[in-house]
Amino acid sequence: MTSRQFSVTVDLAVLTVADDTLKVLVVRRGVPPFRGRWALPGGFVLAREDLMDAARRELVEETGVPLRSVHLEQLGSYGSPGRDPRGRVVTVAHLALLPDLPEPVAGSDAAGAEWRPVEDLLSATRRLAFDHGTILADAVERARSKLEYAPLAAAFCPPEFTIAELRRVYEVVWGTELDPRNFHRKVTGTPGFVEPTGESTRRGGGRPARLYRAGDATLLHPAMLRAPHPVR
Amino acid sequence: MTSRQFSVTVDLAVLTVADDTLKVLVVRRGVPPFRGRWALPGGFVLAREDLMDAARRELVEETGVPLRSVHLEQLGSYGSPGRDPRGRVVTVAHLALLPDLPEPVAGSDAAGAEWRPVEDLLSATRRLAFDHGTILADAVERARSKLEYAPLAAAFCPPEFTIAELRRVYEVVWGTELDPRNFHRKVTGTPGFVEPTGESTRRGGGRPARLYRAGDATLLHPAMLRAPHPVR
DNA sequence: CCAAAAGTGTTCTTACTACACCCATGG
DNA sequence: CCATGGGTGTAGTAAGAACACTTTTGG
Repeated sequence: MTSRQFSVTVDLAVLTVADDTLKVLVVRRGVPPFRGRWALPGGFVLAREDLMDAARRELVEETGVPLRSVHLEQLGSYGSPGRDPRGRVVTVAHLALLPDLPEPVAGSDAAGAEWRPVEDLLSATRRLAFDHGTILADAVERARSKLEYAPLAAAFCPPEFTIAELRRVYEVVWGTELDPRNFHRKVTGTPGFVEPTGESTRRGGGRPARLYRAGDATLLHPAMLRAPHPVR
Repeated sequence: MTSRQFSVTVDLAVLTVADDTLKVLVVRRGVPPFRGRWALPGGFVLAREDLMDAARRELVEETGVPLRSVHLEQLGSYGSPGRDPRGRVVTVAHLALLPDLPEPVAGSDAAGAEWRPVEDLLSATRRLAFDHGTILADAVERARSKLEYAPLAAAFCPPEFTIAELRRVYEVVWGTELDPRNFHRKVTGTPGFVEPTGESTRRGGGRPARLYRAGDATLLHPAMLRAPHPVR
């Protein structure tokens, strides 16, 4: 039987919300194929390495971010025979969600790494290398739908955050506007979503906002609603 | 760079509902490792074959079922270094949902293929080969949660089915009892879930039931509720 | 004072639960 | 007639949508 004929890589769709925009970490390819094109960061899985460990290693190499502040999950595998002209490569794509980092990709291995708006990269004109456009689209769709039923939005926020900051995450990722008052009630009323720290902040203009930490829930019940039913 | 060091396989968690039980297709291993143990059907991805094509090929080889009556989706990849004692094998697991087939695995390649209750195989005592217990558990969890928001239950039914047959699928997969009257209203009232054929049948005892086909929706809105809120 | 953002209260409406009730068949 | 399951009606309740209103800061 045919064995050991594949290369296996992990690719990362690393998303963050910065400047009220959903952004993804991309690297400029310095060598063919797709030289000069943007690509998702990634690399080969090592001989004795688990897939998730490989993804974690790549993530630290590319961003220098502490793993405890990151959400990382497997997205899916892409192994179309023609996806890499150099040979048969199956990639296990992962989705990572990060807070907006003050340090711009500190300790980064890849000199050319940049945060770019997802919107720009998903338009048909500015194509990503390989099938990374498909992977990115799948990653964004996964993030969008998972915000509905998992307390994932906090992964885009610093350790302590306000309800308004959390709401901005939803608005940016979903591309919708949400009623601040109903959102506030919904989030604070869903058990395990957020825990108040007792502190306040006045990062914004008006009345100081209370600060919250992520709660211990893994599933939101009831779920957040992305498409409000039209009320006739 | 280390390249071409991996074998890549597809494994299939093929689920069906038969005798009011959730069952999975398993094959008895005839050779070491795990000789004599049950395993999920699967095989190597061919040199020029897409992952989904490989899964489809294996599915037809194992079940002989026409692809148009099957739901097939990628579940996830499993590549722990020690998962196969013979070497480094990454498997891309897939989830398949089938109606209860009258012909018991006709045209099957694997002589030892059998439908076994999922419940039996997930208990700690009767272990599956490799990490197939984990894969099966993930597959069942995926099927359970996806029944909530996708019109997937129809994949377990013949092309035309009654609402009661559809309800049995939910009850068996979720392990719960559902109110037949509310279920009926919910299903027929969710746009795109089912389309009436105009025909009736009297497969059961009492009043003849109308027959339905699967609708064209891909997402159920509102979703089916797995855990009815406790009404205080 | 006003502006701005945080947070609460209230009303309307959707949609789920529970269960009474009727319908259409076989025996 | 009765038994069995199919299907409808309806009351009560949980929770979202819309939006008026109050609170707490800065200027």
